[in-house]
Amino acid sequence: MAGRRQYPFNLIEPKWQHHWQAEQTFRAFNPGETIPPQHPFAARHRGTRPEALPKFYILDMFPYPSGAGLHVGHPEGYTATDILARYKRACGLHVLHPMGWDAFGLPAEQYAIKTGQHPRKTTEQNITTFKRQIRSLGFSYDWSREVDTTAPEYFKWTQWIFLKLYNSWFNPASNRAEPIDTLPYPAELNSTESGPAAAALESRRRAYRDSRRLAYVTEAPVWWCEQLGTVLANEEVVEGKSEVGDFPVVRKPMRQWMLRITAYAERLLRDLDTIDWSDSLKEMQRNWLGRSEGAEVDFPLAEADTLAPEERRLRVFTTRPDTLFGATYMVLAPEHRLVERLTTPAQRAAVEAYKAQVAKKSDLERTELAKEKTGVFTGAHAINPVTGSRIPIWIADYVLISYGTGAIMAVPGHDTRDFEFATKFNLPIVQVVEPPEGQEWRGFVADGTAVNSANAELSLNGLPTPEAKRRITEWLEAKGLGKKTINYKLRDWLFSRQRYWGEPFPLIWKTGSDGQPYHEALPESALPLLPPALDDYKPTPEGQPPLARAKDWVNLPDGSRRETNTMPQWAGSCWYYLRYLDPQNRAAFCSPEAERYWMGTRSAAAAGSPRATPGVDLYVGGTEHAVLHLLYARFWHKVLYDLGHVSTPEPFYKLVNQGLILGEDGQKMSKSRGNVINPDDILFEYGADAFRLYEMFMGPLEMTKPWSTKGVEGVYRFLGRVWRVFVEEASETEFEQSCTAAPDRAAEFFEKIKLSGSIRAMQPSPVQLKALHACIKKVTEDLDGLRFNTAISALMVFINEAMTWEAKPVEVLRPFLILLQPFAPHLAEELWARLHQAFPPSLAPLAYAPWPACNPEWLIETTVEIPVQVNGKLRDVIIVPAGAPAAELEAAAKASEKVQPFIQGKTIRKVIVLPGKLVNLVVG
RNA sequence: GCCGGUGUGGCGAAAUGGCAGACGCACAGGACUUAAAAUCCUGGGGCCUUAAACAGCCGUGUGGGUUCGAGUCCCACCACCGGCACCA
Repeated sequence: MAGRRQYPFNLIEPKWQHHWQAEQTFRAFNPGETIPPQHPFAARHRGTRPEALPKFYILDMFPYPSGAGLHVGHPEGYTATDILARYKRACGLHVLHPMGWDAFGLPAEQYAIKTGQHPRKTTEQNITTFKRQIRSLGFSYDWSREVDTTAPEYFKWTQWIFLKLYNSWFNPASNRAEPIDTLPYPAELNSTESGPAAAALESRRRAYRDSRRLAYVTEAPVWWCEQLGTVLANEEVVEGKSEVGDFPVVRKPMRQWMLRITAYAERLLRDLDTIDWSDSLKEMQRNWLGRSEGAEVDFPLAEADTLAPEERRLRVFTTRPDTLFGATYMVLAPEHRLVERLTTPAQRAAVEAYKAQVAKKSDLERTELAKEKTGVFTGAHAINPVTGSRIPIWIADYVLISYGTGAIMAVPGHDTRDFEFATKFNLPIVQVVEPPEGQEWRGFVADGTAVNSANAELSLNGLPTPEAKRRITEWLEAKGLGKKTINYKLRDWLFSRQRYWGEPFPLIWKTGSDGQPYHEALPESALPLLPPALDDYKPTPEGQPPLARAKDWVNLPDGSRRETNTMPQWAGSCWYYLRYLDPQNRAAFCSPEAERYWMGTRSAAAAGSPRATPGVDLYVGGTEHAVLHLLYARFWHKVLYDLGHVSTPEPFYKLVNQGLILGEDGQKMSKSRGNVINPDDILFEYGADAFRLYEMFMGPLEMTKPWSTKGVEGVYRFLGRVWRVFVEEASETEFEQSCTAAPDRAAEFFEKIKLSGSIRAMQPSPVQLKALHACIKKVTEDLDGLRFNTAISALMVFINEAMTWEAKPVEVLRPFLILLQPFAPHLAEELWARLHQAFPPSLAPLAYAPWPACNPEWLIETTVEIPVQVNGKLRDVIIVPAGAPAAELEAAAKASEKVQPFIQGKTIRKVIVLPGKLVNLVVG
């Protein structure tokens, strides 16, 4: 343990946290607001309208307030953003730096099921703990903008945005969302009818509309966990078991709400090129979107007498249309709708047995365990459209119903999976691609040259793969047999959960004149739609969602019924960054003025600031949200953009992932390993400034790195040295007493601690100015590049030197405190205040003190050390006047005693001289 | 299997193609102290010489290459971490 305290952080930190809170130091001001003249912001920007200032929006991924409290991983990102927020304020930018709670979620609900305690209660307790912990770290959040996704004033707008999705369709012609009223009906739905026919038409029109909405209903399989009595999201199912409790889960079809994110696949992919995210993160999103270019090809069915003429074909998607001549069989997913009708009587039993077997398999068994291919022949055949051959149609579970058309043409010669399958079932394998010299053609899947690919009308032979693809696609299109197609792996977003602790859908169900149920949106005036009070949070015995228990809530007087599903946890986090802009607004999710100022580009242009960018200027968070949250939020933002509610097509223009913090043993922190570090313990022992500083000093922000409590002591000692540079050695006794005395007396001794007598209002020496300006330069550059660890080392270098000065000029120490402030704000404020007391006149409050500029004049050296190399090996370091010309350097290098033995008797073939840098003598 | 990232002292790490190891931890020696803690000062990659030092040689995962000069750029490989995984 640390033994005696290095400095009285236990008195300093609460003092300044209270001060910032009372003064609202870090409030940001919306357009049209008046900045109170006594607010510290006014000291820097007196008389300026907030909207005239260049903005900087810096955002953290808000936490889920779990019962376990804050984890050391949270403050890593939060400290990084806080440092930048404080730095940007010092640079004169108007900073928006908010925090909130993503508080809907399963743990609170599970706890409610077990104890009967309302999730609201658990959530409030957890938020209180999280807020206390986050506040104790001294972050400069504007707490007046705090949001909580479970507050009705918040989720009112989550429901409102859902209604926007519900009331929109995606117009492929304009490639954007438009209000559902603009959806044209097809000709057959446009006729005017009367009487009973009108009612029938109306319900067909409704069905048509409903099938085009961005939010739509469909029957989809979900994970059902009998033991937990609830449905789980994919992320909550690990290897066929529930993540909570490790109970088995089964697939069960249920009526589900979906969001049409697939309509945005192309824009989600394309716009990645416009944003500044790490390559790995963008790549993860690209993989998730999974774009592939290829062709859809129709294969005529050989025996199809029972089918309508337009159905006598089988459509497949392929990325390798150039291999069409090599398609020797076809495979349907077992769930494909044509399986039933294609199967011959002789094969029916086998097909039914196979389908039953597949239905029992979990997804896991269908993928990982399925090393061995399985499948059965349907008895049916298709015709290869280019060769005219009759080829068999099989079903096999290696073909997925959810991708492409759920059917493939199999080219066993040049596809690994088809090759395995054909080998096992003795299907013909033919070569249609020639690999580059000497390689085996069987199973060759890369690009090569087309062979054996010709019929009476078309020959691909001799064409390289890309060219062959183009040629055959054109031919298929001309013949009406196929067309160029782009496919995405991305699936529509399953948006409903059978839960209690989530946003209820603002929808009701009615029964149509045809007896069919249909859904209708609630009016905006009905928002927020609150969930009902319940005393049991389990689903109903019939497997209905918990909300169905509240009969009075579900059944409305007019006979209609409420939707009983709730939204997933992701809903609230899809737009929270917009609510921060105007969190108290009761009339809108955010005023257009606030949105334009904080997210748009106009204010930046008006202020002429080259630094201001559109959208969130910097978003910091963990990689665990690489695809889900970050994809969903981009999708919602684009819909809001299309509908005119936000000004930019992307929400987060720059994003940085903080790296994982491992335990001291280099393993992932986990309760079971017993290597979890509790931030509260570190704060108690070393204080918030040391904790913040250590998390930034560990290594580069984005890197995974192990925790070291010894390392905390190191930066803690540094802060102690800073303290001792500023305070009188003779204050030792007071300090000692302030540590040991009862709390009420401690402050008394604390106040008696005197500023060091070595601090003077004096002219700084060139050496002192050089130390300061080198520090300014390094810290500034490193903050701009998010290199916090090396910035801190520069601060250490400065203090190590300043400690040795007998007399310390105030003019040098004050700028140092401005540099220190973002990293260790409490200590910096305390020393700034003490300095201010001893050396008036008054200056701006530290939080808004202008960032010091580096004056390069003070960094100029009179002499420089120049390394001298012979054949690239270091032989000497010579000291020469700065700015010495090349000839002088060369002569000095050759004259060096240490260099002499290496060049004597040898010819100097070449001399490389970089003035001010280096001399390299090349000898032969 | 595919994609992305990372390999540097005992440890965390630092180095616009130009003095490898800044800064910090741990360690060792010294000062202060009755003593300890705290603090301050000094030392330090390896090998080989040496009383000690100087000098010398080797050294950034491995093997090649480009260059006057490579931790840094190029090619091939190895290990670890993360993501995706029958996506036709």
